[in-house]
Amino acid sequence: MSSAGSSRVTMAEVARRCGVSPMTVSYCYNQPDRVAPDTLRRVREVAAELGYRGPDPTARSLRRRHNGAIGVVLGEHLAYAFEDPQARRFLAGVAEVCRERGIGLNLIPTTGEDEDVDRVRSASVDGYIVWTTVDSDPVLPVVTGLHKPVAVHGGPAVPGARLVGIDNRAAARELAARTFGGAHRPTVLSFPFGRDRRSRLETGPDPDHVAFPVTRARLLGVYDHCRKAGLDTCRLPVAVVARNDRDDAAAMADVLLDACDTDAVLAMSDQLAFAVLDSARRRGLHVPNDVAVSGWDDGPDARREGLTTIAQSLLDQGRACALIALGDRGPSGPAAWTASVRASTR
Amino acid sequence: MSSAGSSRVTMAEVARRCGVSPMTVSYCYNQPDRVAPDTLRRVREVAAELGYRGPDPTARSLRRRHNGAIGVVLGEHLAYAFEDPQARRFLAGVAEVCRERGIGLNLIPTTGEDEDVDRVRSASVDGYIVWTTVDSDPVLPVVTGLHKPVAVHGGPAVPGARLVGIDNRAAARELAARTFGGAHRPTVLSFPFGRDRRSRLETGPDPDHVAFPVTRARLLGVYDHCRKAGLDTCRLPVAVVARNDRDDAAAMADVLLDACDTDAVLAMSDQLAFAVLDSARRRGLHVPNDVAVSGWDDGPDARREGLTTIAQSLLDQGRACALIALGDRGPSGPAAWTASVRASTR
DNA sequence: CTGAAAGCGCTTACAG
DNA sequence: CTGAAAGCGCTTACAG
Repeated sequence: MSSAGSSRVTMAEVARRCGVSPMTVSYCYNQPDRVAPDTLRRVREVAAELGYRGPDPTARSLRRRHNGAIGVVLGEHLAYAFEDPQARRFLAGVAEVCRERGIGLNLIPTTGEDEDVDRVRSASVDGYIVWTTVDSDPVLPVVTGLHKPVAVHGGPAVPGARLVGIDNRAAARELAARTFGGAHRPTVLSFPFGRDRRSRLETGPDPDHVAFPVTRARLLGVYDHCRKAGLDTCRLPVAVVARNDRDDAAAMADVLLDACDTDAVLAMSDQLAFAVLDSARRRGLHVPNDVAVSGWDDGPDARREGLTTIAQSLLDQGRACALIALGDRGPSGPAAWTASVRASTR
Repeated sequence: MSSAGSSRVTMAEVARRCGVSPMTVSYCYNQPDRVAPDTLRRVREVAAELGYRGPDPTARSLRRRHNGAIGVVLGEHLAYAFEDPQARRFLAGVAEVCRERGIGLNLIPTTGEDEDVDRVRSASVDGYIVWTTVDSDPVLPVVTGLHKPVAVHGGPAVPGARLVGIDNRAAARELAARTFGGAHRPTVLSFPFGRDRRSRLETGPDPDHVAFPVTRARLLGVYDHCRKAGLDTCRLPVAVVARNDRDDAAAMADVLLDACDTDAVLAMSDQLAFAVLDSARRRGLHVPNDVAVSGWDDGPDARREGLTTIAQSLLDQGRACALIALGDRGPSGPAAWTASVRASTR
């Protein structure tokens, strides 16, 4: 029965009304066993009467010196994080651990501007997870300088943070071998190179110009294969999309199929691969005979569409990051991956 | 240049080393204009030297009496929230507002157990958003008793919280009219009725037994139409899925098409409608001639598949909830919806 | 432009 | 089983 008025009742107030000391009230909430049953009952009664809802979480955090929450730093467009299947799966893994341990999950959007640093610093969290970002992200040195555990997913690898992710270069090497075998005009449909996110067509781009380490590693893996297979990487068409979205990528998929007349596309995600499949379908092209297509991540739709793709568990990687941010050691070594080979490649 | 050792430097420490008072240091961070340029410079130097990273966010929150964060209470399986297209879109809207206002977004998973209440109470947030839940959710009275602004999405409507959402009953009424017109054996593919999430087939279930108000309202809307059209609601087959997932719903879609021999399915989401389309395709059934199908939410895939569906902006509803949780008035009246009529219905 | 004082609401060894 | 004391790290009127 909470009395209406009292908009902010403190523990001290409850104590006074009960005729006990504040710490006895505190014990009622934190170690009820230590309190005499009668006292406990009285305190609870008075608390209910006064509308006291229990200890203030912020005061408690300050006193205890921990917040019971971890922060997830997400790049540029938080809305995309919810749309992107990989990011979702990853966050689901983080969320699982949070639920198991009863701790909070604080999403920290960043925009690439100066306020990012303040936003990140002013989050009341015990540890951080940084979602894959560019090498020079100013948030990185800030977050690693906070004396709190930090996990970075994907990359970059920085001192003071644990890196979680697969060996993208090795996986790309294998996927290129599966995708480009028997092809004459192989191409790549790539994630953005940097934060500018300009959609465009490049030819044999210099990996050093790629600011996202995950994207760079995948490109390097493709180049590794090309060199081994005697393909000239300088002539390799690489279409860059503005974001990882099936519909948005349609235009660049069309460019690869039309202007480049490609017969094998390695796409850096399942979504991008689907854009190519859509485009091929519109043109009446047969997959894989006219054009081989491969993707990345092996989401549920990949199986449905018979897509060759790199399988990895973003869920597990999310879990690993959460454990690290919580101060655990987490798993050692890179995450696992396999190639799921299906009918979309020769 | 941060010195390595010092694992926790306080403002008081910086002040001492600078030979100024703590509040001068505080002003350097909060109102730098009020501080003499020389003092400001010195304080910054010493702070950098000592590895002081600025005011502790928790202490600042306690002192300022606000946290700069809102909490989003999500039901049962947080992982599902990231997989569910509606929830994602909604969260994206919430996130947009958070980014614009520079405030944190705290995800609070609940499990339906007793600890939920503590978890919700102990989040350091200034306001709450509750994602659609059951009438009797124990979190509801707790969250509305905290003297902080609360927005509930979908339902239930409770005193002390603002409700955001569309008129589900009216929308369902119209959708039923579009879907069931010309059909002889109409059926419904429904969200779970309660937290038990048992998948099953019911016949003319009593809406009062549906614990989720959103689901109940949609069922009531369907019944409204049936009565007007002279259909016997007591015989209406309603297949209930365990969760809103295309693949998971396959079994119940099959049941409707096989055991019920239905020629019109109103599904409560696009995902469930796709499960019916998948099932119809496997059987070589023509849509809409053999079976009319409709969904709900009008996501990007709905247009691609030519699905008749209820269009609403979960993004805008997410934004509205965020504004309310931040203490704004938010929009008044129910949210907007329209019927997107396409080729999947007659 | 800077400081002394009070206090945000709570918890934790430590006595008794 | 309960209390006096100290303090978590900071900010805010208020003087000067």
